[in-house]
Amino acid sequence: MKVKLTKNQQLVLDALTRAETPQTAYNLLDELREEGLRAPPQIYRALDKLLELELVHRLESLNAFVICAHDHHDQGFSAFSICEACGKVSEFSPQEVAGLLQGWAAKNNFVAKSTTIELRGHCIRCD
Amino acid sequence: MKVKLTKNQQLVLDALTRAETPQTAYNLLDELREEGLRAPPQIYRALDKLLELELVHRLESLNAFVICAHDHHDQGFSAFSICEACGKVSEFSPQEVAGLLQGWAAKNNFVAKSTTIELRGHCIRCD
DNA sequence: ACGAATTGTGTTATGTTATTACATATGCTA
DNA sequence: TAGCATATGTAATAACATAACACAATTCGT
Repeated sequence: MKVKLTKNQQLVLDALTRAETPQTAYNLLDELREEGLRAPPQIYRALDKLLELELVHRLESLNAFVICAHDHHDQGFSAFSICEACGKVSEFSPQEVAGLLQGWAAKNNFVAKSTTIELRGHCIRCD
Repeated sequence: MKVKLTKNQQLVLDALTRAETPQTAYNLLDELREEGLRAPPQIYRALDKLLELELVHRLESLNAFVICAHDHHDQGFSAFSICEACGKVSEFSPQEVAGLLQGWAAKNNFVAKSTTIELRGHCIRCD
């Protein structure tokens, strides 16, 4: 399951690893211009691959991307809290929530391929 | 709590009521051109108001809008399943999920102002 | 009924996010 | 080493969203 990343993929992954907060594709493009990246598709293509490998996550409510925080992979399920003041994101893996949503889906004849859970609000430091 | 909608707000609400599937702002603009709407701000302003009144919901993973399905208002919490084949959306209100997420937030010193839950997948008819 | 304040409208322009299309390059594998 | 799949670079464009400004309609207090 080990995969060797290409140069652009590694550049984008590193940029997201350095970032304290979610980055948009255009943030990343600006950040990586000096590394030779010039156009949006270079960023989006790298992001697509990293998303597929689940090394990064997309935050739908921000149109932005974050590095995957930990080894939730087995659980295939992440939720995020997003502080609207400082921008910091926490990733967590609420198994019971997954179960409940799965239960709803089963009852309602829906097959979920992916689930987005994002809490917007304030962390304690920003209250 | 009864509010009289303005002409543009009513036009947008009606268009979303007629729609079987989520509509983007530009879909709505096209739909409502013959009613005299010409520019994006007219749509977005109406949508902002309707969102504030919770008569419509925004689907973050689609950048699109749906009519609010029922009286979840008291519960202040909605989740959505989105069929990627037919586009149909179901809205539901998983109270226990709300409780679990609230519990996580409390433990982690996070104050959630709003929560997005969206399941992407296939409904039974599209399997 | 009046004027002030608030809310909504119409419009142009622009900002932001994402994709299409196509030509070239790189690396794997038979 | 030829062929194929994957990745790259680039320009152009599509799709989603907001800023700014002038004016109109509505609401509210007196």
